[in-house]
Amino acid sequence: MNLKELSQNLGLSQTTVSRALNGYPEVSPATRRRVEEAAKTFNYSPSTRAKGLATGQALAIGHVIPLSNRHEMVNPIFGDFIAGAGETYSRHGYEMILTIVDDADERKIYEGLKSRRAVDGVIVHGPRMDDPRIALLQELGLPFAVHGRATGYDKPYAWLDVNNRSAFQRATDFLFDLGHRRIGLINGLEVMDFAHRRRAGYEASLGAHDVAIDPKLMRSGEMTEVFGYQSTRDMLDTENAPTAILCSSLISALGVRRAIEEKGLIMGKDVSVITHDDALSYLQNGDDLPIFTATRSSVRDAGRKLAKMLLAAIADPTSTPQQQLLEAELMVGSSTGPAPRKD
Amino acid sequence: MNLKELSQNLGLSQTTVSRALNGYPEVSPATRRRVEEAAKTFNYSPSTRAKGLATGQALAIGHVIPLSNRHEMVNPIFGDFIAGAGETYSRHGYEMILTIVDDADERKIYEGLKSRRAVDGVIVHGPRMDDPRIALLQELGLPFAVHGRATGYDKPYAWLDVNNRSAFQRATDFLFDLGHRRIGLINGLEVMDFAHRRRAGYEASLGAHDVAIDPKLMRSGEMTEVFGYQSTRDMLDTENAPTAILCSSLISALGVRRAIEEKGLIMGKDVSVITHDDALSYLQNGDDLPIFTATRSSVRDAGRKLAKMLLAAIADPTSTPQQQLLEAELMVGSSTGPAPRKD
DNA sequence: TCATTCCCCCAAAGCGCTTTGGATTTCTCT
DNA sequence: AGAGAAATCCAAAGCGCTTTGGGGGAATGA
Repeated sequence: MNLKELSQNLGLSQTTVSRALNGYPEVSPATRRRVEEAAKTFNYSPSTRAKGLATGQALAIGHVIPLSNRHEMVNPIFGDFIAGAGETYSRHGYEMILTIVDDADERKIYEGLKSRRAVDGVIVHGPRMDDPRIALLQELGLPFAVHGRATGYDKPYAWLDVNNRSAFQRATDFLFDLGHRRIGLINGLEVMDFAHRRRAGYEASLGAHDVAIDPKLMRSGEMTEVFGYQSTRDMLDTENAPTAILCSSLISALGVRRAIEEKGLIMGKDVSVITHDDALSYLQNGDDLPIFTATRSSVRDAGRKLAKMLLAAIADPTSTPQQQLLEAELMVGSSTGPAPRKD
Repeated sequence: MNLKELSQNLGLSQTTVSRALNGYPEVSPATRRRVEEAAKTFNYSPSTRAKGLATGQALAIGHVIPLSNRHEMVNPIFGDFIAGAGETYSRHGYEMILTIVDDADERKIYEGLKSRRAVDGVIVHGPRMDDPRIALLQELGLPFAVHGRATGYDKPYAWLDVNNRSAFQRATDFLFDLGHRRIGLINGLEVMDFAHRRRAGYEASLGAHDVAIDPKLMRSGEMTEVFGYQSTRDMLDTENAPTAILCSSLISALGVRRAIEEKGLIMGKDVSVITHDDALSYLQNGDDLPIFTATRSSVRDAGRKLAKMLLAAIADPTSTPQQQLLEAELMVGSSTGPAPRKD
C-alpha cells in the first residue's frame, strides 16, 4: 500500500492524505480522522526512502563502532548504550544505523555516510586521546555527538561524559580515608580518553595525600577478566603489595577478586577493591546490595541522553553544542574495608 | 555532489555516468575510467535513499533485538554477533539497521519495517520456544534468517544454530567418563530455545547413563554472574551435592567458580565445571590455555555466516531456505577432573 | 558504395513521497 | 444578498537515482 493507492481508495488527493497524516492544519478534522483510520486498516506507513528523498532528511542516526585497536575487541558497553539510544530514536521516528569498523577505515566510513546522505548525524563511540574523528566530522559538516570527550581537541562540540576524573579521585580519596596508602590502579587502555582521565583522578588523589606515584602499581590494558586477574596477581606478588585496588571495569574486577581469593586473602579485609560499574544489564553488581564498592553510572542512561542531545542538535543546527557531565555515584559495597594494620 | 552535477561536469548524460559506475557494459572503457576518476575526486557516492527508491531495494538488513522478557537484559552475545554480521554487510554494500524492542511490540515493529520498506530482510535474534515471529515473518513475506531455531515451528525457514543438544550431551558424557554421577545444570531461561535444547542434551546423557533426573540439580535463569554464584552455592549446600556442574555461559561460570572457591573447594578437583563459551571478544576463557573446560562456538563467526545466508536468500528469493548446524568443539581446560572418591 | 551491425551515448519516465501555488467551496459580516 | 475571508482540497513539480527505448556514428561486410 502506498500513498497513491491509499488516496485513490479514499477519493482524496495525495496532497490531502499526506497532510492529514503529517498533522498539517489545512485539513478538516473529519477528513483527518477518516484518513488516519484508513491508514491504520490498510497498514500504511510511508516509505522511509521516499520520504527521505522528498524531505532531504535521512531520519536515521549512524553509530560507528570502532573495533578496539587491533585487539578485535567489541566494547562490552556497547549493547547497553545502544539499547538506551534506540529507545530515544524510535520515540522520535529515527532509525539507527550501525557500522563496525577498524580504526584504519574510519575516515572513509564517515565520508561515505555523509556523501550517501545515509544519516542525519552520528554518535562517536570510544573517543581516544587527540581523536581525529572530531575534527573530521566538523570538517565534513556532519552533525555528531560524542560519548566521552577527546582530550587535545579544544573547539566546542557536543558530548556527554561521566566525570571519570572526579569519580576516580573520589574513589581513591575514599580508600585513603580507610587508611590505605598502597593503592593499585588497573585501568583500561590509556589511549582511550576515559582511561586517561581516570588515571588523572587517581594520581590527583595520590598527590593530595603526599603519596608518590608508583608505576609498579599501575596497569593498563583491555579490560577483560583475565587482565584483572593477572594484573592483581602480579601486584600482590611484589614485596610491597597494595592493600587496595582501583579497577576500571566490573569484568576485570571479577578477575581481581579471583586473584585475591586465590592467594587466600579476603576481599574487603585484606585487600580492598573499588571498581567502576557501568550498570550493564548482564553484569549486575550484586542483586540488591552491591558486592563491589563502585563508582556507578548507567551507560544505558547515557545512551538515552546522548541520543536526545544529537536529535536536538539536528533539529536546530545553529544552536551551540550541548555538553553534559554526569557524576558517578559512589556505592559502598562489601569489597572495601579499613586498611589492614601492619604488624 | 549528485549524479546530475557529476554528469554535467563530465559532459555526459546521467544515464552514462550511472551505467559507468554500476558496471554496465554499454560504456566504453575509456569513458568508464574517466567517470570513475571524477567520482573519486569529487567524492561522489549515490544517495542510498534515491538509489533505493529507484531500484526498489533498501540495501539494508534489520536486526530486531528483543529485550529479554521484562528483565530488561540486553543479550551479552549481541555485540559480537553484530560485529560479525556487520563485516559481511559492508562487504556487500548493505547497511545494518538496529531496533531494540520489548517483546510486546515485536509484531508492530516487523510490520512497520515491512510497510516502510526500510529493509530487505531481517535477522531474528534469540528465538524462543514456539516463537511467533517466524510465522509472522513468513506471513509478511519479509525475508529473514534466524540465529537459533524455534522448536514448535515445522515449516522450513533459514536458520543457523549451534548444535546445543549434542554439545551439552557430549559435555555431560565427558563428565560421566570422568566418574561423575551427580551433575548440576545451570541453564539459561528455558523459554529460550537454545536453553531448552541444552537441557535436552543434558537429560539425554543422564538417561544414557541410567541416572535419574533430579530437579534439585537444575536451575534456569538469566545468565548473570550472580545467578551462577547463587545457584552453585545453593546446590553445594544440599546434602547430596553435585560433583560437577554444567553451565550455559561463561559469565555465570565465573559465578560458579566463585561459589566453589568460597566454600574452600577447588574447581577441577572437588567440583568440575564445564561451560558453554561463545568466544566473546571481551570475555576470553583464559589466554592461551583455557581455564574452563568448555563447549566452544564463536558467535562472531555465526554472525558472519548468518548474514551471508540472508543475503543469499534475498538475492534469490526462490531458493529453498538454507539451514546450518554448527558443532561446538569441546575444549578441555583445567576446570574438570576425575570425580572425587567418596570416603 | 550502401546496408547492416555494433558501440556509445542520451532523453525521459518512474520510484513514493512532500510541498508550492492555486482553485473551489463554505462562512461571515454588512 | 453580495463580497471578502476562511476553510478545504488538488495538480504538478521536484527530491536523486535507475532503466527503458531509442538514436547517431563508426566499423564491418558485400
